[in-house]
Amino acid sequence: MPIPNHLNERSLHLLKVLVERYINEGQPVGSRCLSREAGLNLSPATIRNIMADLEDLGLITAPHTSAGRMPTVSGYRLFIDSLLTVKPLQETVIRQIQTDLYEQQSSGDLLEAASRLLSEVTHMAGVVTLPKQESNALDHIEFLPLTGNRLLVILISGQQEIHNKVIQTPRDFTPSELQSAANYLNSRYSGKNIANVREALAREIKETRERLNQALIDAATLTELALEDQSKRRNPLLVTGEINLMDFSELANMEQFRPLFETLHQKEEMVGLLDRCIESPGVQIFIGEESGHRALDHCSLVTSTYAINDQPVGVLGVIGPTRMKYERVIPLVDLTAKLVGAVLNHHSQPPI
Amino acid sequence: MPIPNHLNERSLHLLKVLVERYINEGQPVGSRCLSREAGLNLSPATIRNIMADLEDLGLITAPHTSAGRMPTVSGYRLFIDSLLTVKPLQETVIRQIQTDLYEQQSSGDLLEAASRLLSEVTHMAGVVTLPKQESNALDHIEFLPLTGNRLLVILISGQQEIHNKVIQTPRDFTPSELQSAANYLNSRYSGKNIANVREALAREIKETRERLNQALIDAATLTELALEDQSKRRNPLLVTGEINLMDFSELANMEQFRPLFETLHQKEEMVGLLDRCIESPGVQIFIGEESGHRALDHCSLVTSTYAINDQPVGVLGVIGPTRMKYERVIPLVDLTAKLVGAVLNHHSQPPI
DNA sequence: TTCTGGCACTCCCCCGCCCAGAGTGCTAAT
DNA sequence: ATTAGCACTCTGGGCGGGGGAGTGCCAGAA
Repeated sequence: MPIPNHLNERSLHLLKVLVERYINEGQPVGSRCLSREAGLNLSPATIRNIMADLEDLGLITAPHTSAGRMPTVSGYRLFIDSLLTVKPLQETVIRQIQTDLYEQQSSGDLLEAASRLLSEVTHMAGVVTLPKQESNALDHIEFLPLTGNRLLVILISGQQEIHNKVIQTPRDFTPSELQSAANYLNSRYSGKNIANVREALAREIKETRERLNQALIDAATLTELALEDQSKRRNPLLVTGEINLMDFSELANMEQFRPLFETLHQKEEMVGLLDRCIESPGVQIFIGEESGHRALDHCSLVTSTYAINDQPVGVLGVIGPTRMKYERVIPLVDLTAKLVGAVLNHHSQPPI
Repeated sequence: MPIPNHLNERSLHLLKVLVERYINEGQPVGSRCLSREAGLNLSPATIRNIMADLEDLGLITAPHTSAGRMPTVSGYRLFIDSLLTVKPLQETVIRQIQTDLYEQQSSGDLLEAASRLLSEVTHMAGVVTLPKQESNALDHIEFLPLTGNRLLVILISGQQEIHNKVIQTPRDFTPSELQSAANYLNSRYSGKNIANVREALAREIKETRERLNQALIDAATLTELALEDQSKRRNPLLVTGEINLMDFSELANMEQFRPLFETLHQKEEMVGLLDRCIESPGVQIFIGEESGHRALDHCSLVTSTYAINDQPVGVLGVIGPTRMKYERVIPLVDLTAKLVGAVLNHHSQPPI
């Protein structure tokens, strides 16, 4: 959003002070107060004129005649895009996050810790989408026969992540068949991501159909069964600290809070929203209605993507009231995303 | 709680009607109303006399002079223990629960489904403690070497449950050593529960120290590492539908709800509470302050234990406002616990 | 003795009222 | 362009009164 050119330096400064003040106090800001705080030596009357202009531009609004003004969504947008002075994080906070994240063993723990940290540091709600399964590198696969044509598949993927799945096989496989299928997969495809493996197997099986390589066929059959619904996850989203949102007066009533809580737990909806962020790197912000979900009307969402090998694989962020301290939240989300990425890349040295 | 003998049939009947009415309407019940509803052809004045007696006995109380009466905890207790007429569950509900539970694949899914069902059917919160790990039968164990003296341990336990754990071993084990250790364990201990296995191994290793059986020693070392903290679980408790509790007027304010929500998510506290139920079989009920947790003062907890091979291993139940429809909740919790047990036992045919 | 009608009383809740406080827009003067 | 002044508006808190619901008690009926 470009700065409207009929807005001079002074108006912008007043807008900035107003937004800051509103974020801190949560009360509509009046002309008197602004005249005192802005440090411009202007009388309340003058401020009133300027505020009327800002209101005409749709940047601020008054809840009723005799109240002060508060920012609209456009006002917040302008503030964030052009006026915000980001506060560097405290050294101690950085340390805390760093050590906490680095001591997590698995990528699951890591993302859980990230969500928890985000919510604890901000006293708002933390959200994290788990990495797309498809983009996970497959490091090792193992088959373990169970009774009745069932097979336990053990997948070890890049980030210390271990997945189990029980599959029903079309016929009985002998242990040695299973062994050679596993060997085949491990030797040829270790390190490739799951989508690639499936693709490559499909291609390969077509090409070599005549030369009937039994190990290959077995491997393909089993892998297809094992990986087929690995893409759709049980729980692709972590939400932490929802209850913190009850501390904010603008959300602290049942009519607001209940739908908000429910939306946060509508995994599909939230994942849909967050997935929109994965395309563009860096911190992204949805203010109030910008998210397009009624229940989030009075909330803002600050997100960033985290990446493995420079490939963004997930999104994490913070949900809180529109009236949040962006200058602190933005660098925090940014840092957390980068650290999560760093730890994931660090882990992704193959474990086997 | 025995029925005080100075309470005649009629007083008890009035208490029953009063509690039922209060549970349905949520409003203190007055003498007029009771005179109409009790079907006793008594005038309000008479009812008032009886109510005064019930109040003296501490069974009912009035929030203020000119309000009707509502049950105290003792009142609820007497009602539940002696007056309640349990409503049989609707056939369709039974079917629904049955099919839903039976189609779950793993015990994790099963318990999650149980918690979800409890909360959905009652519109309150469902709680389930997961079975004690120690009591799980160990069906199969497998070791998979990773890099750097690390080992992936795969435990398959009785209820289709598969656990992974990465352990750091004191020295490098060759694949054949791992294989023989696994074989040893599987052949000797399959089907025993985890506590037993650890115990037996410890004993055995003492007895045979001189005859230096390498496979045994390896197996013991590895098993000890693998099982040692298997007893303390990450997430021994499932809570579902907490948000439903916001629908009840007596809990629907922030000062009540927030601590309640937080207590429900204090895993240790809740597990402590629920574990008190595992000793005695069948449905147990904590009313209001009986639970001993301030945040649960206006809530009741209806629980039952579920068992594997007649051995109770976990607790499930419902948390809702004291003013809940016990006559429906009690049979529901009872049924769910029994079905969960049935499904678990059905599963516990060893999968390997 | 047990029950009932009547009566005075209490307490909550809702409604309307008023008033102080905060903030506004407009206008006239600097 | 800025400001002081003024009339105006709206909110929120405090106050008081009246209706409603329910109580306890008492005297009289069954």
